[in-house]
Amino acid sequence: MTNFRYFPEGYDRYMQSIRVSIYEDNAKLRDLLELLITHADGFVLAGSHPDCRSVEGEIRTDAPDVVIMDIDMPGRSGLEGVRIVKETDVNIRVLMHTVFDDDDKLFTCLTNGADGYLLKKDSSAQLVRAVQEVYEGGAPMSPGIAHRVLEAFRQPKPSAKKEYNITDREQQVLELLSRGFSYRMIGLEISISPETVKKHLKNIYQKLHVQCGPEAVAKAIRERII
Amino acid sequence: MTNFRYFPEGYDRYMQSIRVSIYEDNAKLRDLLELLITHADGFVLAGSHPDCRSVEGEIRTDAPDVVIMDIDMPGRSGLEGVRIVKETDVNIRVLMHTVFDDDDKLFTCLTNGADGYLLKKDSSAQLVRAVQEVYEGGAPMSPGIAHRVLEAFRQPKPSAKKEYNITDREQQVLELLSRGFSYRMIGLEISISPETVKKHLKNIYQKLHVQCGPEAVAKAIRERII
DNA sequence: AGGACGACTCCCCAAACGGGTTATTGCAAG
DNA sequence: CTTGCAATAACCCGTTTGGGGAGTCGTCCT
Repeated sequence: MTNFRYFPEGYDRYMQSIRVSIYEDNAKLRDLLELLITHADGFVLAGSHPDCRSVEGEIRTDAPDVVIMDIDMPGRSGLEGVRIVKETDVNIRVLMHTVFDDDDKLFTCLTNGADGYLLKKDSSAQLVRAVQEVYEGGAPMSPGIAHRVLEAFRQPKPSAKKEYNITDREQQVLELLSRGFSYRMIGLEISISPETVKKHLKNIYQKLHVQCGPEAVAKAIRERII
Repeated sequence: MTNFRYFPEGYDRYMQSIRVSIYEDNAKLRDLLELLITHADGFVLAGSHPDCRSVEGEIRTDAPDVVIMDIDMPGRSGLEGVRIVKETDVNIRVLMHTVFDDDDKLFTCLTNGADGYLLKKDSSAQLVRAVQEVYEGGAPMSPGIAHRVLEAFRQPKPSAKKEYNITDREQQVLELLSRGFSYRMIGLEISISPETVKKHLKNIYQKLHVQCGPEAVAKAIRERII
């Protein structure tokens, strides 16, 4: 974190300011954001646009370090916007700024490459701090958002296994199947008859409501059973 | 965020203070943390321990709202510690506080249920703020940590697909296989002969270096090809 | 004592699978 | 313009898979 206070007054004229572009369809809010950026120390407004329709070109001419991106915009949403910005130049940091806090939009943004996710209800001061932080390689998120991101990592493993009543032995067989073992090889591996392997798999298919090996493996992995 | 300044002096005597337990093997740092918590407004020290050996019982008697957890401790690491705390009571927030910033330890913590991850190089003020934030349902993380968490969501999809030279058609066939379609059904679905389906799968198995359907599906899902 | 259930084994049998081989079409890169 | 490759299709042939059913043994719970 650069501590501006340790520099003499006016020092920032000699250092690189952070170039910020804004994408926000609401004119009033966009004006407010522009004001915020132009008046904050160390920032300069690189561009300001009401939608993402021409984002590829705008990014090239604006040459921003950080983009503040709304989601709900006419023509092309910020979900696409962030993907396009990142395809144009991965070094540009994209900070989402939206009212949406549903998992669907959140994780779409993240997979598309967003570097931060702020809700509009957060304060202006927080937004300015977030722009600084995202520029410095951080990942600012509203508290509730960060919490949901971490929740995505939690293991729903034991519950899923219990949900389908998969036994330890069945899980073991399924795991070997997913590693390319045939019934016979699985039998040799865990010292049971291939017929028993088959029986276990029959039970697994019933419990998971699937038809065949590949489908069972897919479901087991997606539900984190194996 | 509760704004204490709006309450009359001494108001916090009437409100619930946040109970904090500390797990930290370094005696000097532990003392410092104790001091920090006892002197901060709105916090009360619920317990302070040099390791996680008896964490189950301690959690019950201390009854903390928030646990500050080091990772590198003798006997039982904080990685296990966080898991055990969460198994004892999911409502207790666990804030990791460590020097480690490697992906391995980080993501182990997160899957084990950690609610925040601060590096020891962060300031005391940040730590106090983080305890408050984690108590309020946030997920405080050091900037670099948050960034790496978000990076984990980025799609390595196209690269993995390119890595193995899987074509669009092959991906489509593989996806249907993972949904329980037989060769014949896949053929009907995408209007090609089951023999062609077989041919595609033969190529897929070669490209992915696998033997059979289940293994191919497992690899494809894990490598995010499908 | 009886019942439920997990783990285990075996049989029959039809369908599905997977390896090998060969061949045509069409498109794109060299 | 030819070489390469994806996509298509077909054949043979042995093996694997998966759906039936029928049965033993041991443990845990009622």
